[in-house]
Amino acid sequence: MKRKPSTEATAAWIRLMRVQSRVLDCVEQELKKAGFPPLAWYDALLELSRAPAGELRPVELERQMLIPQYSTSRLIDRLVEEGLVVRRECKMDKRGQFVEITEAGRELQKRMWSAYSAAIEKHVGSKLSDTDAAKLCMLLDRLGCSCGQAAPLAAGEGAATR
Amino acid sequence: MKRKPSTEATAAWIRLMRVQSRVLDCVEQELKKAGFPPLAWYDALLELSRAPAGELRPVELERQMLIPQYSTSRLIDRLVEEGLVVRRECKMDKRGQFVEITEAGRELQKRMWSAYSAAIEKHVGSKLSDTDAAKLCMLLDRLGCSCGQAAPLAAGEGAATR
DNA sequence: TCAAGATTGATGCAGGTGCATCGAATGCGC
DNA sequence: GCGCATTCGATGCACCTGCATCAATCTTGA
Repeated sequence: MKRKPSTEATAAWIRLMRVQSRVLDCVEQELKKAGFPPLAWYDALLELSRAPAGELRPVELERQMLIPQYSTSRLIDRLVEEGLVVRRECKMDKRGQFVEITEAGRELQKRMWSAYSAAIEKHVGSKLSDTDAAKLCMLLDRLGCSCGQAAPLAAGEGAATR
Repeated sequence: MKRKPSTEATAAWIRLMRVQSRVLDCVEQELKKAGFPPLAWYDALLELSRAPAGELRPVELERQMLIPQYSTSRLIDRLVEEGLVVRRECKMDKRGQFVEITEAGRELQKRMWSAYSAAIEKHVGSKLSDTDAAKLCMLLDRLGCSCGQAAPLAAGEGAATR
């Protein structure tokens, strides 16, 4: 008798949950031990540093990062507090604003990338051949295209996380 | 020139983070919409219902679920509050205690499983053939066996999450 | 047998997150 | 041009989490 979610599907679900939480924990711990802020900060700084003039509307950032609006708002608060970004008024739309990365922000993003990339290599790269990593990507991508479309995800350095 | 974390590894990392967070969100939302408590409650109830006498030491639960000690302690508080489990003293070790699932707890676990399994089917099963799901498992397992050994994970219904 | 150290579980505190809601500004339809 | 729905971003509140630490008990080794 065939079960509704097959044993294989259920097992895949379990692995997906457990493995990512474990790997994420490891990577975040390494960043923290190296004295860096949480990954979400990196993601935001990376998006900003890649944006045309180093600035984005909060609403753009929100879409890029797949986090809720209030979460974006408070993340920006913290980044401002640390001098990594500045809020600039938006003359086109007076409800809105621009968030612009500062030099300190760009610099932190670069410094974080060295720790971050080392952690990715340690916890992912070193465990999987490139072709297996590519296979994994394809399989995961097939799960991704539900509940909203997959984010753009330009190549190059990694933007990720919750 | 070869980069340290290869493009493939980085892409796999990004997918892993994004896809699981998206899929987890979807599944949790469906449980919530159906009026059920968070997944962590299910996991705890499942572990307890599978345990020999329907009871475990908090410290066992903690190891099964891969969550920190204080988190287990407070989760149990909430389950007790809802009458899903009871704390029983442990005569062998007076520091400790046993947590025993109640009938209400067993019943909730079963009711949650129908919603949960439907969600797994919808967000995982329906998107992947069984053989692809099995491949995904194998690839994920290769990432899992670092920073502490993989949890036992008996077959059957799913225990998972953060 | 007794002191030192390890283990079990709880908790105060600071901070993060989700939810609902708010005020301001915009745009759309008429 | 006017009003109403929508969008943008902030925030009060409740709750959850991580961290550090605590008290109680158990274990170990001299």
